[in-house]
Amino acid sequence: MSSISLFTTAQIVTPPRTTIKQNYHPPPTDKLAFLIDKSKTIRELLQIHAFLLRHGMENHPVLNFKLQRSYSSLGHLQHSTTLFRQTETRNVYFYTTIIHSHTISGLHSEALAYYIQMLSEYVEPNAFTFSALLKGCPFESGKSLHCQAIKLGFDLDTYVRTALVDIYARHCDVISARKLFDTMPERTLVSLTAMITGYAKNGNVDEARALFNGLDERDVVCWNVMIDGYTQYGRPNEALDLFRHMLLSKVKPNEVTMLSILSACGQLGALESGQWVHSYMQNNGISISVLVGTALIDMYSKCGSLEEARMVFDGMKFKDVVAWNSMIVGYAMHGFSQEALELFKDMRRKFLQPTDITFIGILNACAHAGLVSEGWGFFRSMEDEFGIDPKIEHYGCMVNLLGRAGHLEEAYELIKNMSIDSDPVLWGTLLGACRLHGNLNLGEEIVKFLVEHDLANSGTFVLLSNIYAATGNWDGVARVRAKMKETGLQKEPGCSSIEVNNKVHEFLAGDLNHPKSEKIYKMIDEMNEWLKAQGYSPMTDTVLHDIEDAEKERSLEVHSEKLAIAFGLISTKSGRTIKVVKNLRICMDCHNVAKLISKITGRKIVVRDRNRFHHFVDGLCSCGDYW
DNA sequence: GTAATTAGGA
Repeated sequence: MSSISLFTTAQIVTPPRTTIKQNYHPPPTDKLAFLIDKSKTIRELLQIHAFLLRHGMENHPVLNFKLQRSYSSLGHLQHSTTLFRQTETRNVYFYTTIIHSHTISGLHSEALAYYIQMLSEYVEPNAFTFSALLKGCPFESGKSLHCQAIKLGFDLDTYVRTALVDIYARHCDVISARKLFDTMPERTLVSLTAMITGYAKNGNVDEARALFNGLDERDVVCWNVMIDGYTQYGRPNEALDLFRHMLLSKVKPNEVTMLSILSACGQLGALESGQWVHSYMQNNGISISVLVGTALIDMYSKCGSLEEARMVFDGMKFKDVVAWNSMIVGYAMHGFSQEALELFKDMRRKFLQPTDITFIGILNACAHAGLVSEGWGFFRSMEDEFGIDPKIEHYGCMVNLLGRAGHLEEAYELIKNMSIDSDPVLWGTLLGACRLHGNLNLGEEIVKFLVEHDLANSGTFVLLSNIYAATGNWDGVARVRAKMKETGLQKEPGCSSIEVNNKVHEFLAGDLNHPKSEKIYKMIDEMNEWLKAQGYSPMTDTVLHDIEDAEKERSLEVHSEKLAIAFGLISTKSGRTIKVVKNLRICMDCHNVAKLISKITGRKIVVRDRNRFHHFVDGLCSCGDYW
């Protein structure tokens, strides 16, 4: 490399300082500046630095400045600050750079301290200084800096404005962000992207899309922001759709795009799309970094392919705790409890410190295998051994574990004695366990408690109604129905999806909107014939039905997962596995139906519900009917 | 003869 040879030549021809001859001329500063900018290692920088010292050039403003900048961009903030302290005349460039170096390391109070020092030394800040200060800074100091920027007249600068838009939007003040954005003297792609990000991060994905659609040029960042907006707000199908548009545009996706898209595929259980993305990366030079690897493991486990998840996991050179967590959670999700616990042991042997997510994984593993005492052991070790405070989710795992195993009172005591606030999900878990074990008394006691403390939601009533139904108390069912109608509470609609030929098809209960609806319902009829022949009678689902006419009743009776399975049967080759994703927990009836259908058709059926995976093979489910 | 703003894995 020419730059390196120039550098070494310079070093070789340089005699010791004492013997410098009068006709010796050091390399011109532009060449030295070039070398500093080209340096890729701290070693090279230190050598140049030494060279400057030997030649008495250490106070050269530009070279010194570049050195300081390169130190911090190579991750050696310490060297940067040392050099900064030794610099005699610190102008606005030096200050801006040292501030920027701290900002990008997340050291905002240090950055502010430098700003104050700068003012006390009467060095005047400029717009550059402000954009460096503002980037990602906390809301309170952001607002103060906004005031300062106005006073000093920098708030109209495009960079400063963009950073301000970003700060207000990121801290949920989209209105102010939009005002700042609308009054900008000049909009740029970056400021538009900041505004789109603001909408997307606050859940206003449609407003984000409207701005996005108005762009006449789009770079990879704004595509990524928009795609990730859909992914993060539960609209993964739209994320995939937009990704397809991106592929048609001239903009090449990068690693960030992959992270969003893999997450979307995982949410959808879209294995074919996920595999396609994986091979796309291999063919387009996007390497499997620890981030991408983790996203792949997550995607493959959520799409039901633990084998591929494990292959990615084993193929990763460097694995951090997040990567281990995703594999552990993956095993737990599929009910491979022993494998999850085994992996936890491996992780400990490598002296990796578990995190709260690790415990979500292993506590779920215990729950799926009914390992009550082991679960308690892990739960207690969180605080005692690892210093991790259990969060509501960990209590959720424990209540699920205890509840499923029939330790209802123990679970109830655990919730009542928690040091943190409970939430409806946690109580819902316990109510679900009460239904499972037909414990009406405790169920009623809990609901009473929840209503008194204004903690009840629609789920609470649905569960109570289910408990009544399970115990044959039809009056109770009717009362709850009336109560829900009166309070206007709605049940969250069940939705199932299935991927066929790279396209994800979604079904609601009783859905008639699918183009192949007619064939699907014919298939349902056929399925019912098969089931009858096997001596199966449907479990009367008594929850929340409108029984106005026979047709309507029938359509409501068809749960979304049955529609998805029927669609899978008619649109995939015989013998192929049918993979369905459901947003709620699978009900007992559908679980029974899936078992029988797997036996009758000889097909493997995989259902991912809100809680875990169910692999139905030849009339049996991997959950052992315990979920 | 120097500098700044937008995206990211469980």
